[in-house]
Amino acid sequence: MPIVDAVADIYKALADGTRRALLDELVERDEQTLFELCSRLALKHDLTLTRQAVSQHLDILEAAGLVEAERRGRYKFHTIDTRPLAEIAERWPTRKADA
Amino acid sequence: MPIVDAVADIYKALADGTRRALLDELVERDEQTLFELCSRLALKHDLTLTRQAVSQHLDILEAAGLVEAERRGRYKFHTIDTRPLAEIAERWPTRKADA
DNA sequence: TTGACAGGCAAGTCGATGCTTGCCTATTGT
DNA sequence: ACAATAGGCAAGCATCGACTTGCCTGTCAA
Repeated sequence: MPIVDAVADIYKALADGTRRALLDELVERDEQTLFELCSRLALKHDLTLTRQAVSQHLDILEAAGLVEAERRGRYKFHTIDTRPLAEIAERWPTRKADA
Repeated sequence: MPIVDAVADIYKALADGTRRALLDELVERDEQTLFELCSRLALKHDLTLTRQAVSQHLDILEAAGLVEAERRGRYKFHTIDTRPLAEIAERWPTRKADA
């Protein structure tokens, strides 16, 4: 996958509110499973999605390089990687509209 | 418009490659008109869109607070405002996946 | 071994979104 | 005044994206 597409994936990944909520949860605690993240979305964010929907979101986050997943036995643990986000801040240097 | 929705608009605005290219152009030079931006997209980014399409993108960027527009006579000048982007970097503090 | 649990795959639905087309308004210069 | 220029509005289309439903695979414990 070309770099350009990978970068585009980061922005698309952040475009969805549910995925941003997932990143919020993963920043609070690493190594969470799909079921853990499902229940946390429901409890703390009032997002009642099916397990598959959350799984698809995690796939997108993983493709964008924002989440790493590791399977251990029956469980799959998800961890956030915030490094790709630095590119966003650096792309458009600070420039204020007025003054 | 609630703050939450405004923040969501920032991410949605960045999700489109054409809009990111527009921000790239505006970071290089402020106070550009719709026609200027159209030709620059075509020349430098190989994006041949109609004037209306670019105008719609600028509307979205403006709604997200990333672009300010000022009408002077026959022309409308567009200026980038990078301040909303700071929120993105601050939302998910640095946390590396390994080590 | 077998049932329960964690997760994966794939198709289908439906609303959101990017873009075009056609026409209209406003400002400027001759 | 009127033609040319810069921009705006709105409807229509076609693709994309989020979500669900139904079923399958793999792992662990009793």
